Amino acid sequence: MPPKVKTEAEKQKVRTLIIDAARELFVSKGIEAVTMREIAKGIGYSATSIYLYFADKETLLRAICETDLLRLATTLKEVLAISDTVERLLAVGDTYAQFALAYPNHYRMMFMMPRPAHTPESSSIQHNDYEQDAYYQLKTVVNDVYTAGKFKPELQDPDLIAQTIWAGTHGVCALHITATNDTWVDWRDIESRLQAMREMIIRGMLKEPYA
Amino acid sequence: MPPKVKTEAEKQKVRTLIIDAARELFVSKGIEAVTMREIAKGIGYSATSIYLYFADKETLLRAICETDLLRLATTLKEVLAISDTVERLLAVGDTYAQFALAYPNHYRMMFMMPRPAHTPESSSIQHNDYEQDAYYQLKTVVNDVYTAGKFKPELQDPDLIAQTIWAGTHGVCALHITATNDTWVDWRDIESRLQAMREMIIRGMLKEPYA
DNA sequence: TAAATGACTTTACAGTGTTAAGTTAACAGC
DNA sequence: GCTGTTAACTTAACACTGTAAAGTCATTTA
Repeated sequence: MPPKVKTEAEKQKVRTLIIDAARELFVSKGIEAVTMREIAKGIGYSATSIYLYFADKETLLRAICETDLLRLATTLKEVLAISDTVERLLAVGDTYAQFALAYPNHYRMMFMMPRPAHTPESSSIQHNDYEQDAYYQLKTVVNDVYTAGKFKPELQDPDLIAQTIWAGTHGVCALHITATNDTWVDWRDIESRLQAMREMIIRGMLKEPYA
Repeated sequence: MPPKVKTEAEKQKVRTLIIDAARELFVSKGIEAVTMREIAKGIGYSATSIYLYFADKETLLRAICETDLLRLATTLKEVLAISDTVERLLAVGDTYAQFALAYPNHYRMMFMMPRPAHTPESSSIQHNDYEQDAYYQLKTVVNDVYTAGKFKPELQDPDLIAQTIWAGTHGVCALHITATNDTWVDWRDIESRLQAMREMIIRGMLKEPYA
């Protein structure tokens, strides 16, 4: 019994209802538990109704990514209030890692699965927006440290520096998520590994007083 | 028409036939193209026959991983002949990265997808075997550098050092595989990023003459 | 009051991994 | 040399999946 004509706001409400149901599912039971039928069951709709709000499953998944990418950016924004540039940079890394470990399924979906090219027009997040774009935030902080002259003189490309710091932090988190329950390797605990990476970044990139 | 009674050797031959067909498929068309029916078509068997040789798809995929993990270890073994310890360590990283970029699908399956705990008994690769265990190879090289006293004095845990180097290299490769066709980030090219990571490792971990 | 439309459901399809039930050729024992 | 038995394989079938097409109404519009 469809009570008809939904306003744009009501539609948006259903959209987020679907997104939340999907997120809940795959946070608690992993990504393979996310089926259209299961999502629909969670909100009392039929599976095919979801297609009235999202083109396909991939689009829905990407919508979740975007929502949570925004959430990450919001969390990072608080950290950006720290006055000391170097501390600010390190705090960004810590917060990022904290996010990855707290929401491993999210993190996996956002940064460990190849998705068909997050192009600007397909996304609702503003590129190069300090409020919304997490990479731009990192890049800005790196730039602050750079203009403060705290990086080693050999390092002259802030983008490359940012990408290297990201890669290092991502590497620790990503390996943790995929391989840490593997008995093959005698893993040090995750805090130690994160700290070791942070120290390598400090010693490898910053000028002496910090090393 | 089954010409009957296969020797163990013949069975092994079919096993590798299946593995090779599966690998071929997902190297050329990506992992989602690997279906039991498609594999079977490639070798002229029916899909269900594969189950006579592998318990399920997951087991088959893992068998591919193992084969190629061994291949990686074999490649690394050549590098281990380099006499200078530090050069040897760096060469291990380079070779590892080269492998990741040459076979991104393999790499993804091996190191970027969470598999149910590669336990020793489920694996045919010898743990802590210099010939077969890639992590052990890295760890050994790190240990060589460590006992040669070339790491910074603050670094006292070879396992932690190895895991950090691995994480850094993995981070660059993994981000490259998942996010590099994303226009969001103004990516530096992959060689630059790998070199930047190598330099961060050198400056962040080794004693001064190298920094 | 009749037609059109928006929101939703039911049905259906092609594809997946996997199991159960055949099928058939080669062997073992008499 | 015939007759089970068995190993190797295939076909049929099941329970899923994502998704397209068609159907069902209550509400709006004319």
